[in-house]
Amino acid sequence: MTLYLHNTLTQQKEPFAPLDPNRVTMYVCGPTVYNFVHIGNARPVVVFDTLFRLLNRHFPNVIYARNITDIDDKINNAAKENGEPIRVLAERYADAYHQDMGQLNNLQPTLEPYATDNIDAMIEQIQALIKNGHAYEAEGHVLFQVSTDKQYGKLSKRNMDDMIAGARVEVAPYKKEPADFVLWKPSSDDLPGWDSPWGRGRPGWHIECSAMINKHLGKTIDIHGGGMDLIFPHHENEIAQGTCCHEHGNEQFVRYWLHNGYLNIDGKKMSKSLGNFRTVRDLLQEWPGEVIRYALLTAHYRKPLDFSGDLLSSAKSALDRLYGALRESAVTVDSGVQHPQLDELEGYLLDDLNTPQALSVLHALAGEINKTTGAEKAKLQSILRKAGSFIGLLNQDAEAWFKWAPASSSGGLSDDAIEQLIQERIDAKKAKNFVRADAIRKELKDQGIVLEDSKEGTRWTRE
RNA sequence: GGCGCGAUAGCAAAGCGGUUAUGCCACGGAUUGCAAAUCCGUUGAGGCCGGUUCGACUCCGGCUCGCGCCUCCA
Repeated sequence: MTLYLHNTLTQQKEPFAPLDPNRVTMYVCGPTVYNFVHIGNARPVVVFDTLFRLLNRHFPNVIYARNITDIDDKINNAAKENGEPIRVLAERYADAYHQDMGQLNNLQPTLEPYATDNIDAMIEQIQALIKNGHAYEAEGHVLFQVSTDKQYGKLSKRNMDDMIAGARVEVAPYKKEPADFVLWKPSSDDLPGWDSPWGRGRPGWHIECSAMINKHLGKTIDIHGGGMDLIFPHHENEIAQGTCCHEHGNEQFVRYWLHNGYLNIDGKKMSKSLGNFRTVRDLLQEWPGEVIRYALLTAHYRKPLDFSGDLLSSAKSALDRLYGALRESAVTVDSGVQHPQLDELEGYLLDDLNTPQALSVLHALAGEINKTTGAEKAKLQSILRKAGSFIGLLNQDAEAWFKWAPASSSGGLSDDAIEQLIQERIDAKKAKNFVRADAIRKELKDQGIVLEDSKEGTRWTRE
């Protein structure tokens, strides 16, 4: 089976084959750690985590790198406001990021380079760009001269003239040409800075990714991912830096460019600048992380996804159905099990990560599980567990899932109190005191606890 | 102005030139002391106008509406 991926460069689905069949390289733009990430930031993480899982199933050695941007003017500003060192602030939000992404069942990438650990690589790349005639120094800045790169614009499909005509930014006086962008900028004494051939300063935004890719993954990588809003200018500039820094300037920098669509609120892009965002951290107070992940996977990754409370609540209901089929099943994934529907599911994922269709296979399996019993049921349950693991879902105990309580409802009934009432109800039922039994059912229902009687006894779930 | 994306049932969201997507919700039935869960079933679709075709939600053209990038942004 062949993996097909939509490549932004060609705007087509292409069969994927790594440059080196024994080593797949993937780089995804990570967060700038100056704040809690919002749910829109989580989309690419979940999308590329799903791709990482898929690649791991098909290739022996997948190197997945996702950076942490821990030097940036937004960080500087936030640290100044808080009156704390940037490193402290950056570390705090990097930790929070790891926690939040872990809650969404994202695997840790193979490598997680920090910008501040790679300043030397950036300086080296900038020096190479100057040497090759693609960059120049001006007033303590180093700028990339866009006109020297004949392929500039090939990713975002725009040409220089249009860009200059539509430019809405004031052109800095030290720029030779309006489209030139900063590789290095000077730092005043109160700002973080590093010694460089051009004086004490700090890197521009785009250089870290191309420098770290070169250093940690190589001259040419297979896959580079990120949100669509990074296509221009960030990724376009990365291509310019990552190719022009080499002698011939014609090596391919990235072979497959992948971009996920936006997460919208009321039809409009969620973004920090618009202020219409919800942080993952806040959402995790109200919903299990798995619900958030499921919600993000309900739409194809290149399509816009409108985010809402309804989306989460139907994701929750859908997961209830899946976990309902997994009651009394082992949590472990048996990697040896095989089933035609696993192949079907894999086929959908191999087709440019069609997660909505992949989810439909999980539901088909759940339906079959609910119709069978005994060994056949147990087998299908292990198939469903494995299917879930393909996309990072269904990795917890079913009873734990149904008993999950939001952190925001700390005043609710404890598990013990619930069990006690259930016992009281069982006694009442034995005594044929159905009035009392129903009163207890109602009392619990009012607190969001639903009881289910079955041959095996009574179990409960939180709504 | 340049470049790009989208429009599917109450909601969300896929595939597909002719045959049930799927999930949530709603309704009916089975089951249940009552419920819940589950199963069975039902309703309901493809922005508008043309074209191609034996046949189009699916291909082509136009229109309308919505959105995005061109500035920090996933």
